[in-house]
Amino acid sequence: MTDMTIGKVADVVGVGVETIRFYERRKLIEQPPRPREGGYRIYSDTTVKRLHFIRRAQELGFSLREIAELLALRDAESNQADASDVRQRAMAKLHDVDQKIDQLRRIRQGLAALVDCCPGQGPLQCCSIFDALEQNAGPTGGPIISEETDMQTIRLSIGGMHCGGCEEIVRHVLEQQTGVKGCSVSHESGEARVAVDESRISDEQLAEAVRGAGYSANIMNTTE
Amino acid sequence: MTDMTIGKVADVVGVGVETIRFYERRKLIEQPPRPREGGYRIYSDTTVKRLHFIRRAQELGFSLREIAELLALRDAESNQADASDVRQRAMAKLHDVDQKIDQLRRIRQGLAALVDCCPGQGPLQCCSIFDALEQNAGPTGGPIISEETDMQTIRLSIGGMHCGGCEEIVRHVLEQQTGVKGCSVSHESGEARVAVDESRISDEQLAEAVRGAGYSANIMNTTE
DNA sequence: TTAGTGCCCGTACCACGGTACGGGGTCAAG
DNA sequence: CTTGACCCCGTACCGTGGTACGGGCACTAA
Repeated sequence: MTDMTIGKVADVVGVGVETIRFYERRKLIEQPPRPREGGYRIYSDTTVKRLHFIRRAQELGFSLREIAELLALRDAESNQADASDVRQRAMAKLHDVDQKIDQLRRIRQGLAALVDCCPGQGPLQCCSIFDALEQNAGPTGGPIISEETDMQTIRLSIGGMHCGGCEEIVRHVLEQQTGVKGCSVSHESGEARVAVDESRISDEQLAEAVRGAGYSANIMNTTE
Repeated sequence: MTDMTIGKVADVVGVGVETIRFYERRKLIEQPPRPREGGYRIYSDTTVKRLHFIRRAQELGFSLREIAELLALRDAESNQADASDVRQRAMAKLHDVDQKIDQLRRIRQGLAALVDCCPGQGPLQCCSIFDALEQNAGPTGGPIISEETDMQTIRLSIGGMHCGGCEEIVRHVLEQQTGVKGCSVSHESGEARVAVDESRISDEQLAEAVRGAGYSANIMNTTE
């Protein structure tokens, strides 16, 4: 039974005393009864095991909430809960982890590309990293994080704009279209970025509207 | 210049209005002056670019704090800051990302091993996942997260313990050793886990102490 | 001119996983 | 029998990245 006080348990498991109390508040482990007439609480080996379980599961990427569920599953032993349930959760987590790895790999590619194309010396104005990051679709070849909203950003390549006035005209034309929530136009880059609800207007319709104002327009890509 | 109010900017960039205000409070972007006698604030294209920069950098795994630093670097243009500084940060981040990927891969292995060895049906008592997680060094072959403290957990395989009394004796012996902060002993599993400051005692010394009490002892592995 | 959006601003709140503090009580070694 | 380390308990706070709310103006299309 190896009776221990909270500090010993913390040392053995490798967490702080406060962390154990925190887990108690979160109902991940139960607080041992205090001996009557005061004194220190005695922690059993079962609790130590439970703590090891929590730490290992955390290392495997389970959140405290998920761990609580796993533990509850076990505590309700001899119920209908069986091993397939646990296995399912582990597999779901495996899938999560795979997705995270994929995402990080994409991030890695983006970063590597940035590092590669940066001269690594000279004034900041020559640093291509800043330039790359200012584009709304950057070197990774698309957005890494997708939004769950209906809003999309459509990029148009526009020819024939020579000044701020042209910008103004194009902007006005775009903003008059159904489903357009906003846009930014630059005659320097020859681009427009349009925030739009794609269920209400297509990118081709947008391009057509711009052409109707006397400019050329091509769809560059879609953020979705 | 494409003047926009905050809502348009939010739509174009793909964030919420509140988020933009939040970035203003965090000094990531500056709040445009409000026209005298009230009215709406007008956001410039520069701010929109800055927001795109923030989003992209976030997608690449930079925290808001780091992004603020990058932006400050750029704002202090024509100072001694140059492209190599930015490149360094990108490379450091690349390294971070590599480490995260490695860690996730180890997590993945652990999870996969867990899933493999679980029968996937039958009562919970047969589920090997729980058993595996209760060990303090699990199926991944070592701790995934290392602590920065001096404390280590040493596992000893102990032979000759037949009852709780034996546990008691072994525990007492171990706790008397220099540098030992706590331990848990089980005669069922024939194991002891000892929390110890390794700079003050070696695992072999611990094993020797147990042998001196009349039991056999072997070092199982070390958490460091 | 009036209804309906949208902006302004301050403040409070969310999840997450802890950490810190303060005023006590308890325990064991010297 | 004192001293120092440890425990108890409640409560407050940390950093991260936002979200929500509510009262009051501003703007615009019908």
